[in-house]
Amino acid sequence: MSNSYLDSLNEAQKRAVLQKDGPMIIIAGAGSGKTRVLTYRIAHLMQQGVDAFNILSLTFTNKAAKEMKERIAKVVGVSEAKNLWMGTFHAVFARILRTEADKLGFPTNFTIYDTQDSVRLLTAIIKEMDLDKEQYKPKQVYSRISSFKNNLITVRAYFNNPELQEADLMASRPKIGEIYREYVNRCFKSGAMDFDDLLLRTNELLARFPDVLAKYQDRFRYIMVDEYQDTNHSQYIIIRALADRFQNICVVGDDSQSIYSFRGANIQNILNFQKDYPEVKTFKLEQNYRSTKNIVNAANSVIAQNKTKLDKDVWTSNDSGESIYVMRSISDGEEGRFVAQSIWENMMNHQLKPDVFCVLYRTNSQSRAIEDALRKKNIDYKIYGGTSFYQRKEIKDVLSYLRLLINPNDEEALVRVINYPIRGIGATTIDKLTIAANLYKKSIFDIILNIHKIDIQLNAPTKNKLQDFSNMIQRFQIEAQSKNAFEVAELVVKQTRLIPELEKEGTPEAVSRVENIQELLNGIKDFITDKIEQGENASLTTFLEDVALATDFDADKENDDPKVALMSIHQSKGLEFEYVYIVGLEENLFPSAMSMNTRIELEEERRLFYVALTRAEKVAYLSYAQTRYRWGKLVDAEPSRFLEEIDEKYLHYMTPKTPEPSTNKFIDANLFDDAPKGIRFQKPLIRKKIERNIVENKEVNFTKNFKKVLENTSNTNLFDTEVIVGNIVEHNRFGKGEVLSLEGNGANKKAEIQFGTVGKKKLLLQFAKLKVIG
DNA sequence: CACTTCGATTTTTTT
DNA sequence: AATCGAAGTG
Repeated sequence: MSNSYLDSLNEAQKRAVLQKDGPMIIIAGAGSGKTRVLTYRIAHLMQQGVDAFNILSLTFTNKAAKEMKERIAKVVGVSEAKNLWMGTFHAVFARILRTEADKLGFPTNFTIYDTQDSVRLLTAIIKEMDLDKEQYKPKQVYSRISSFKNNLITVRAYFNNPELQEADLMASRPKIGEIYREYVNRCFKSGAMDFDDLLLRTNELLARFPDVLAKYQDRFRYIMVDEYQDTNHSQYIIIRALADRFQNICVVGDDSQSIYSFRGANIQNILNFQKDYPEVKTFKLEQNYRSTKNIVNAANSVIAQNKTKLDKDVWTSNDSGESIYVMRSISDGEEGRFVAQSIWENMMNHQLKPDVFCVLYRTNSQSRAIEDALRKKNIDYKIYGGTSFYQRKEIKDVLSYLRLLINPNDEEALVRVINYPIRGIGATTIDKLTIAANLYKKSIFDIILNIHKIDIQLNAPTKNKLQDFSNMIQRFQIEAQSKNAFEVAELVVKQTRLIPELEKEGTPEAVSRVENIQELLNGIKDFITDKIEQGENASLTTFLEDVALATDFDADKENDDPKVALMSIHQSKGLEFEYVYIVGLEENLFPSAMSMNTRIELEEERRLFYVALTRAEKVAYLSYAQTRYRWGKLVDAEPSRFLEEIDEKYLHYMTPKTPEPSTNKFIDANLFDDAPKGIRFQKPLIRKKIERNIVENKEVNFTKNFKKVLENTSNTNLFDTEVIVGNIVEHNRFGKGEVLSLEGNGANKKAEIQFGTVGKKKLLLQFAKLKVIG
C-alpha cells in the first residue's frame, strides 16, 4: 500500500488526514471533499498500524457508511475494511445494546419501536389514563418525551426537576411526567426500545457499568463523527464517554449545515468543541470543489445573514457557470410542468441522463405535483423518503407477525395483528387483556398463555380464539428454529392468509398491497443472500433491526435505470447533482410557517436553504408558485424571503419578477389549470400491472375505446359530464371501468359497469362519485 | 363483534 | 387528499 492517495489532496485536507492522535475538529464547508478526507484518514490510520477493530466511525446515514466502507476497502482491502465499526449512531449502538441487553434487563431480541409504534402506545396510555386527547396530543407528547430523552432527562430526572414540571404545568399538561413514566414502563415490559432509547440506554449502559464502558473505550481507540453539527446531547455524551480514555476523537461538520434541531441536534456541540477539548487541533476545509462560482457565492450571500456561525470562507476555483435561474408559476401544478419541461429541455439540449437532475422540496407532500408532471412527460423519476415502504400498512402487518414471534412481549405488534385478519378478538377483549396485563405486570402475550388460569371476564369461545392465536405464534417460533428468515416470513404470510384477505377486497389498492407483500418477501430473500455472502448475521432479528433503522432500503434495490431524484432537502444532505431544482420557495412553506417565530428557527431554515443550494454542481433553479394546494385547498403564496436574500447579481429571472395582472378577474384561471386530472395513478408500476391484467384477462372484453384511454392516459376530458353508455369511468375503489348500461332516473339512476379488477358492478350514480375519463 | 359512514385533523423536516 | 377514530347499524 502506498501513500499515493495523499497526492490527490490539497494542503488543508492533507494536514487533516495526517493528524493521527488527539482531539481534532474539521470544519468542512459544503463540497469541500469532507468524505474524501474522512475516508483517507481512516485508511491512513490503518496504514499506520491501527487495527480496524479499534476504529469507530459514525455517519449520518447507513448509506454514507456503506459507501465510505467501500471506498476504504479500495485502499486497504476488503477483508481489512470489514472489521471497521461504521454506521449511524442508532445502528451502531443498537448492535452494542443487543450484546449487552441483559445488563439493562432487556431481552437480546428487543424490538425497536418506530415513531408510529411509539405514538400508538402513547395514544393508548393517554386513553387509559382518561386524559383529554386534545390537551395531550399524542404526537406532541411524543416529541416532548423525545426531547427529554435526547437531553438525558430520565423519568427520575424529570421528577427531580421542578422547573420542567412547572413548565408542563404552565402549558396545562401536568400529567406529562406520569405519561412519560408509564410509557417507559410499557416499553420496558414489551422488551422494546424506541429510537431515542437506543441512545439513552447506551448512556445508561456506559454510566452504570464501568467495566462495559472500559471495554468499549478500549475497543474504540479512534473515533470519528461525521455531521457533528447534527448530533444531540445524548449522542454527544456517548462520544465524550467513549473517547475519554484515548482522546482520539475527530469530529467533522459544518455549522452552516445544521438542520436537525427538531430532532434534538444541538449546534452548540460543534460551536463548543474547542472548549470541551482545549488541546484540540482545528482544520478548515474551505475550498469547494463541487459547484460553480455563482452557486458558491450565492449560497455564501444567503448564509451571511445568519448571526450564529463559525468563521469560515468557502470559495472555489471553478468556473463562474450559469446564473441561478428563478422561475415563477401560477400554481403548484404549473410549477411541476415547468420543472418537467426544463428537465426535458436540458436532457435534449445537452444529451443528459435523468440521474443528473434532482428536485428538492421542503415538505414531502410537494412531490405530488412534480411527479404528475414528470410522468406525463415520460421522464423516469424516483422519490426518496416520504412514507417509506416499511411504514405501509400491509408491510407493517407482516413485520408485526415477525416481530411477535421474535419477541412475543412486543405489545404494539401484538395489538396490530391479534385481530387481523379478523379472528373475532375485538376491542373489548383487547381492553380486558390490557387491564389484566397492567394488573399482573405481565405482557399481554403472557396473559393469553395463562388465559385459562387467570380470573378474567372472558367467555369460553373468546378464550379459545385467544389460545388459537397464541398457538399460531408459538408454531411460528418453533418453525423459526429450523428455517431461515425468508422461509419463516413466507410461512407467516401463508398461514395468516393475509394475501387472500386482501385479494377478496378486489380494489386496485389491495392489488398493490399484495404486490408490496411479495416485494417484502423478495427483499428478505435478497437480504439473506446478501448477508450470507458477506459472512454476516442473516437472522430475522437482524433483518428487523435493519428495517427499523433503514435510511435507504430502496436505494440499492433498483439501481437499474437512471432516474430524476425527488427528495426533501433534509434527505439531500451529503448528496450532489449537476442540476438542482429547488421548488416551493414561498413564505410559510420555505421558510416553513412553523419556523418563522424566532430568529433561531429562521436561521435553521436559512441553513436548510443553504444546504439545498449547495447540492448543485452546475446549474440551480429556484421556483415558486403564486398559488398552491394545501390540505386540499387552494391558497395564495408569496415568494420566499430567501429569494430576496440572494445577491441579485447571481440571479436570472426566467419569468418577469412581478406577477402579470390578471386578465379576467371574475374567474380564477387556476380553476382550469389542472383540469385533465381524470386518470391518476399512484405509481407507474401499478399502472403497468393494471394494463397487463386487462390484456391478459380474457373474460373481460373491452371495447377499443377503453384500450385507447388506457394507452393514452393524458387524453382526458376537461369536465365531469353526465355518464352515458360506453363511457370509461373511474371509481375511487374499483378503478376504471366501462359503462355497459343505464337504468332508472334521477336519484335512482344506476349504471352497470365492467371494471378491470372486480368485474361487473351496478352502482347508484348518486353515490358512486364516478369520474368520466373517456 | 363487524362493518360503514361521517367528520375531524392533518404537514415540517427523520433515526 | 388521505388517514384515523367515533359513532351508529346490523
